[in-house]
Amino acid sequence: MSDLCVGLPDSKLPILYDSSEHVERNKGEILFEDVDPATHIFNIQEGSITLYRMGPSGQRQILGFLFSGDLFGISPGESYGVSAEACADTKLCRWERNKFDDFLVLFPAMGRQFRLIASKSLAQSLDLAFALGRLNAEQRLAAFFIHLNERQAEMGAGPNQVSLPMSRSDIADYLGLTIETVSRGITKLKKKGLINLIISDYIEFLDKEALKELAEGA
Amino acid sequence: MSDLCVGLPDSKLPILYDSSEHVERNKGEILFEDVDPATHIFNIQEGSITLYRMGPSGQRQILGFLFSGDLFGISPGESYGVSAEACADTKLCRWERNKFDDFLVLFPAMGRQFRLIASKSLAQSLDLAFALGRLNAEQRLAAFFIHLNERQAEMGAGPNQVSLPMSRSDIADYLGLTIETVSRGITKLKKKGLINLIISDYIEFLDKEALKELAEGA
DNA sequence: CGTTGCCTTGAAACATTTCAAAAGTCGTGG
DNA sequence: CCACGACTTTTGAAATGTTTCAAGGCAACG
Repeated sequence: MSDLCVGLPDSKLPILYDSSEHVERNKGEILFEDVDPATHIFNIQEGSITLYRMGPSGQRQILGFLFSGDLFGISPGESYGVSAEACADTKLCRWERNKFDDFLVLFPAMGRQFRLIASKSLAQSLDLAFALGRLNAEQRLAAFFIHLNERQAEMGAGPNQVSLPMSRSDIADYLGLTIETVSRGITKLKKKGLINLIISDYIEFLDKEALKELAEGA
Repeated sequence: MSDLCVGLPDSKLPILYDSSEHVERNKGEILFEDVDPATHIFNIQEGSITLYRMGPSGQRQILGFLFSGDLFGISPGESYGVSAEACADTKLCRWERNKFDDFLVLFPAMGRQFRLIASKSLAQSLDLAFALGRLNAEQRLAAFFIHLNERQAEMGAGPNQVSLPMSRSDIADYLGLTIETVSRGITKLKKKGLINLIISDYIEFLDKEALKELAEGA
C-alpha cells in the first residue's frame, strides 16, 4: 500500500487495510470530477491515473500522471478541485477522508509519511509550473522524459529509456502545448542526437546528460 | 501565528511559541536558496515573501507570493527546492523541522491544520500550473488580479480593488511572461473596460464578473 | 532641473498554434 | 496474408501571440 505504511507496525496494517474500499476503472473511465465533493483519499495499486483540469473553452491541462503507489485526492476544500481519469486499466483502493484522518492521528509514523508524500506532490507541481512558465517546447519535453525516466527507473526500468504509455494528446495537455508541437519537439531532439524514437511510445536516451541540461532550462 | 493553531488548546500555545525563533529580512534580502538544506519551517508574521526558482540561463519563475500568516519551507527532500526572498520588509518566525514534526505528532489538531495548509499550497500551485499551461497573457493577468484580490479581501481590503505591491518584473516572472507583455495586457484590460489603473500599483475592478470569466479561461 | 529607475508603447523577430494533408499503425474481415 | 478503414502521429505552410530590441513617458529624488 505504497510508501504510506513505511514505519507502521505490521500489527496495524490490517486495520488500515480493512477500512479501505477497492475500486477499479478501465482505461478512459473517470474516477471523480473536479466539482465532486472530496470524500476520499485514493491509492493506486496498479495502472495509472491522470489528474487534470478543464477550462470553460475546452482547454485541458493535465496536472499529473500518477502510477502504482501514488496517493491522491488531497484537497483543502469541499471538492477535489481536479478531475481524475484512468489512463490505463487501474486498480485502486480508497479511504473515507475522516477515517483516513483518524489514522494519521492514531499512527504518527503514518502522519509523517503522509506529510512526505504530500510535499512530494507539491514539489512536483512546482516543477511543472517552472516548466510551463520558463521552458520552451523542446526543454519541456526533455524535462518530461527525464521525469518519467526517473519514475520508471524506480519501478525497475533501465536508466537510458523511457516508455510513453500516454498519447501525444496527453503529453501535449501536460506540457501546455499542442500535439503538433510535441511531435516537432521530439523530431528536433532526435535530429540533435539526444534521443532515439524506437517506436512512437518508446524512447532511448542517446545523451542523457545533454537531455538533463535541457530539462533544467539550459 | 497563522491558522496553524486553530483548535490548539491555549495552554499549549506557549510551548509552540517558545520553540520558535524570530527572523527578519529587509526588502530584497534572501531568506534561503533552493539548494540550502531544508532545516526550518517558516511562518510570516508581517510583510511578504516570494518563492522562486532560477533556471541556468537566468530565467526566474516565481512560484508564489506569500503574505502574513502563510506557512512555507515544506519540502520532501534535503534541500528547499525553491528560493525565498523578502518582497517587502518582513518579520517571520521559524521552527526546526524536527521540533515542528514533534508538535504535529503531539498535537493532532495542529497536524490536521497543517495538512489543510499544505493542501492549500498544493491547490495554489495547481492553479498556477493551469494558468501557465492554458491561459493567454490577458487571462493570466485576470487570474492573478482575482487571486490577489481574494487574498487581500481576507485581510480586510475592498471587494473591487487590488493593490500590486510587487514590480512588473515580479508579476511577469510569476505569470511566465515578460514585463512588456504584462504592461500590454494591463492596457488591454483597461481598454476593454474591465479595470481601471488608478496608479501603477493600484487597480480598480470595473467588471469583476467578466474578469473572473477571463481568469477561468473563457 | 536633470538624473535615475520603472513602466509603457512601437516595430520586427521568433516560437507556437492553427489548419491541412500525408504517413504510419492497428485491428478486422475478406 | 493482404486489403481496408479508423485512428494517431508526423510534416508543411500560414496565422497568431509573445518576445526582443529600441525608444519614449513618467514619477521620485537629489
